[in-house]
Amino acid sequence: MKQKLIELVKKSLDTCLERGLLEKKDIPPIEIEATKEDAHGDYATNAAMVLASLMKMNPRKIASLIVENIEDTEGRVEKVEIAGPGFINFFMKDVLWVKLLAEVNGKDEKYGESTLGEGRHVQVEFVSANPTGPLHIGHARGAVIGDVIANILTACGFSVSKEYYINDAGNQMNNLGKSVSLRYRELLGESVDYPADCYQGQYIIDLAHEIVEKHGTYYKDNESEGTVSFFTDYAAGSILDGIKKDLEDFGVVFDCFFSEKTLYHDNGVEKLLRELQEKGYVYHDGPTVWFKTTDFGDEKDRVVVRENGEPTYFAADIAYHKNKYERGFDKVIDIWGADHHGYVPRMYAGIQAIGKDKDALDVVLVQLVSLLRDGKPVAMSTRAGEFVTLGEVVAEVGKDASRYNFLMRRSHSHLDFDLELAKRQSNENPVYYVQYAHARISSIIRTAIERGYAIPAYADIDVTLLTLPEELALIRAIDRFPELIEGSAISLEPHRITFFCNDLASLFHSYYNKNRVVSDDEGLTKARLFLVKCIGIVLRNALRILGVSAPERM
RNA sequence: GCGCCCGUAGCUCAGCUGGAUAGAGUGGCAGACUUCGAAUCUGUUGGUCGUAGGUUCGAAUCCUACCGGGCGCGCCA
Repeated sequence: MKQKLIELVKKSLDTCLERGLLEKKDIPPIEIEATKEDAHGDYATNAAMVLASLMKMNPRKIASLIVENIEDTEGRVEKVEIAGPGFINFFMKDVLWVKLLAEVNGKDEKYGESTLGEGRHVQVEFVSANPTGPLHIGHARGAVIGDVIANILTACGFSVSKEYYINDAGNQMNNLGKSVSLRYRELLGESVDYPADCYQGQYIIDLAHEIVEKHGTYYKDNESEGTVSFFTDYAAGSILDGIKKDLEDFGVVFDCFFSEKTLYHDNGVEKLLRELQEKGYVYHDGPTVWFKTTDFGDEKDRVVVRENGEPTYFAADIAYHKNKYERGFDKVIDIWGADHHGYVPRMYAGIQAIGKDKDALDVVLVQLVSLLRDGKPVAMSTRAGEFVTLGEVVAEVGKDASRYNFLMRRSHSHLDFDLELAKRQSNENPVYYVQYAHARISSIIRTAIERGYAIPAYADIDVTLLTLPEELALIRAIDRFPELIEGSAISLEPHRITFFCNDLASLFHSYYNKNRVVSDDEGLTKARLFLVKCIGIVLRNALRILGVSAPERM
């Protein structure tokens, strides 16, 4: 609908230019937006006002020129008005709106998809927590946001790969192995002075138990250089399995788990360092190697090889990103906790040094979550072993409700997650409001079938029967869905979809309370059934993108 | 000290990349089930958009300076 109007206005402008009514200049792209108020018609454009300063003419004068030269050959527009400082308001013929439903119904589960991405390859990397402990609530938000961004991009025609980067090569891993081995010895009766900097959680002891059960005292009796690495590998593998399971229960499934270790095995880090050297982006200070990230706008240079000769995490991360691009991704999106924001400029420096454009990377920062229980903050520290795991949250609050909750705010705003509140108020949770709308639609359709109505096809309905303002408002909302998804994709903002769902559900509930869908009036019933079915399609598609179920009954 | 994010109704938050009279939810108050599901709906209450300037036809949105809150500033990851 919007596109057609843009064409009309564009054509009118061309006509004005040809006839010399307007001076030839670079015309900026025409923008048309859906209006907020009925009095302003269905759509409005500010084109005249934008051109006014360019042409040095009165905006209302330009507006009237545009209006006079519109050739609405297909008869779509009911009325055009010039309003306020120079807005052009378009009133579309009502029937046109109803006709849009044919498209919704025809595309069904594909309604809302677009070709914006043109098949470009995008990778979304998220969660990427060290396998040193179970995922907690803080990871959950990043997990949902990453997952939904991937879904949105997929719906927009991008070829998307979801990836989890396993940081399994650092000191933390050695520490993990050490922690488990000490607990193991403790369980076998040895008196152990357990250090404060080791992992404190109960899960470490559980892992030690497992090892005792499987291997007895073997690793105590046969201690060697490989012993700690056995504990490390065992623990990391087991914890990672747990992470995968928690994510799966949360509806988050990755296409790829990428191990940091493989970067070293393939000499990726070494190759990267050589590349930076060859390109002249590094300098040496004794054994330390510095990368001149200031060349790319960072506030200070960063170390890539430490004094002890080992590459830093940063060096590995650049190598990792290089690897991503070598795998053929046109664009890479990193979802990070907001506490890593200081890291953003150096990552941009990194990808530019390996010859990538800044556009090839987007970093989405997700604010950390404060977990509350009864309004009181729950102290969370992986190291101290005090945390509520993602698995516990999902078990307690439910997948749909917790996902939806994380998606209700912009990712860069703070979020309080109160467990007791989430449980106690579960009936008032917005997710149920939306799901209820969907269940209600299913119920209406069931009722209609019971009373002998068939699910109508577009050809069966009389489009002139849907004339109520509420019905047109619903159709308008439905019509905006594809633009909404595209907007979410461009801005990488999943929360827009939850707001859309709430708005659409609200329009529907209100309509439902005021009007009867299934009645004795056969024509009207068919028309309304068709409308309601289309609303259901859109709700279902929106919820699917959010990874939230659309129940037929509740 | 420097950098990033946030500041909008009593509370929690939107505001579609600069548009017309700033919106939801929640809370308070008053109503609606003999009829497709009341996990719903209707009405009402509620604002110096942190403050002060600037940019222009037009600013919650962009620029500058302050105020207040969070985070970061390691050869940790």
